[in-house]
Amino acid sequence: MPREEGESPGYTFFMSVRVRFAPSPTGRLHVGNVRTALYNWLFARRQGGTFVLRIEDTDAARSESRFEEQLCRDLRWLGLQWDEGVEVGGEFGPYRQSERYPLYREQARGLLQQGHAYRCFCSPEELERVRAERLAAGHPPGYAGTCRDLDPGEAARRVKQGEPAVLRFRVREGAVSFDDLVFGRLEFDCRQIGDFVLQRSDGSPQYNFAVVVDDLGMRISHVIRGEGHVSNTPRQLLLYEALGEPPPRFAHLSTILGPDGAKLSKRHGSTSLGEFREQGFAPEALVNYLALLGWSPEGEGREILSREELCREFDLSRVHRAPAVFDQTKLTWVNRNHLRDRPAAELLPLVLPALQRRGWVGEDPPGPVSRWLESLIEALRKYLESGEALAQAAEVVFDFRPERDLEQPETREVLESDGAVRTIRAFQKALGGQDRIEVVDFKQAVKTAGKETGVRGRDLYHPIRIALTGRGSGPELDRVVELAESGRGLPLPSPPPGVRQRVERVLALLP
RNA sequence: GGCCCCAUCGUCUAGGGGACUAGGCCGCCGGCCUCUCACGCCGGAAACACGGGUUCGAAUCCCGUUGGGGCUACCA
Repeated sequence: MPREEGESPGYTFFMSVRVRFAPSPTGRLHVGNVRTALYNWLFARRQGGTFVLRIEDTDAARSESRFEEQLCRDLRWLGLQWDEGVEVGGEFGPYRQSERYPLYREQARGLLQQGHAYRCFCSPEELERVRAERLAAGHPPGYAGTCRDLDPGEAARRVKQGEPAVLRFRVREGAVSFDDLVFGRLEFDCRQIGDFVLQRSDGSPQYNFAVVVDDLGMRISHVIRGEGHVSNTPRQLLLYEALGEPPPRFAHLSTILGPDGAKLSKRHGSTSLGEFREQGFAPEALVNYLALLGWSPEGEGREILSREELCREFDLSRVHRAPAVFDQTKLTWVNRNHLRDRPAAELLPLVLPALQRRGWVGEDPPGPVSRWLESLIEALRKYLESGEALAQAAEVVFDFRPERDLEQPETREVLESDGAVRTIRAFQKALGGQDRIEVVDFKQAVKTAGKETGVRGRDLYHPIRIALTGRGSGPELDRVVELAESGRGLPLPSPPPGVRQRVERVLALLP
């Protein structure tokens, strides 16, 4: 959806592009926030700008440092390294709001002195009562202005005496407008706004105030954030105005929805970045899919894009305004495309955790085991939608339990068909007595069994497949043989049985 | 309640008044391949929310309706 106002107005030629991602450390990184971070990062890379990571932890009750650490780890895992901010430093720090209180206090003092702000002594209960009244009368529920015209000297005296007070911003009359880089021109009537809080009674800064002081202090040129903030923008614009500073450009991003059209939340399944990492999704795939959720490159049929292509082409003017529905099925498809041509050795870290969770592989597998696992991945490649999906497909190798599988109706049906058991016996006999069964030996044995029983094609392979895996479907039998034989002597928690062992165990259960 | 935003196949989207018989990806359905499930390849069904304008001509511009979302805090 291209628009006239691009993101490169004249002044960017002499003013450098600086963007920021400013999460609150109150939980795991959510895909909606990840996309915001990604768009900021892509915009910075495309424009040759700086990507800043700032932590908004003014809500002391909900903020935890472990969430901050996790957040940084998640961002790095995704490959969204920040140029400036927490953990890496920079010349406009500190980058944690809890460490910037002196800065907020200084600006608050200035605003108070110039009359842009005033003390308010209203109690929360009083405020709540007035709000309910105004709402009932059909008025905007904003602050009624009770303390607006208190004498400043009198107010200062009450504060000195220890009376709790907040600092409120005196909203002017008229309207505020701005050109949003994705939504276009937006205008707000100041009567809708109401005098908002700058500083709480405990002295901590309120969100809108802290953001403006920080964005100014960090020389942010473009604020790219969630749509929920468009209604905060006029408040912030008013603050820039009072502070006598030019505001940055704004770009708001629509919300990400779940399949039912409601805002994406836990009940829709996986929503945190960590969950996708644990399921064995590649960071490149997440980046690719999330970039496409609300944005599209120029040209048709371009779905699989590398990080480099995205950096080269990302463009705020093509960002969609409507909310987008998160579709894990498509993410899976994108993931498969990114994994498809990757060497098995690179895939191992993605698959290994899922294998370990199932208890099939121990911690720190030794070299021979790793090499075998690589051949496993190679053999099961077609099932590689994610590390988790591949591990599930590996059941045919690790989870051989004929006692259980032979009870399945579909398996029984095959085994009860004419000549099935006879075919398996003939196959067992044809395997011969050598220690290790190679694929050629296996092929020969199938052939011999076929000749002996007169069975061919499906009727020949199907019983043998069941004898080897306990299941009616799975990867090519050659592959299964290869894996079972090469894996049987390996130092695994419970090494997979070899071909002969499998056939024996199945036959033992058969009449 | 008030204010703001949004609206193309089930989903993500292309679309800038005539190139639209509305294109592409995912998913779905069918076929091919094949010892099986899958992978892959080929084909198919599937949308401009509705009503009014403006115009020679509207998916595209305007107004309204409906539907969805956001905000309306001493949260961020």
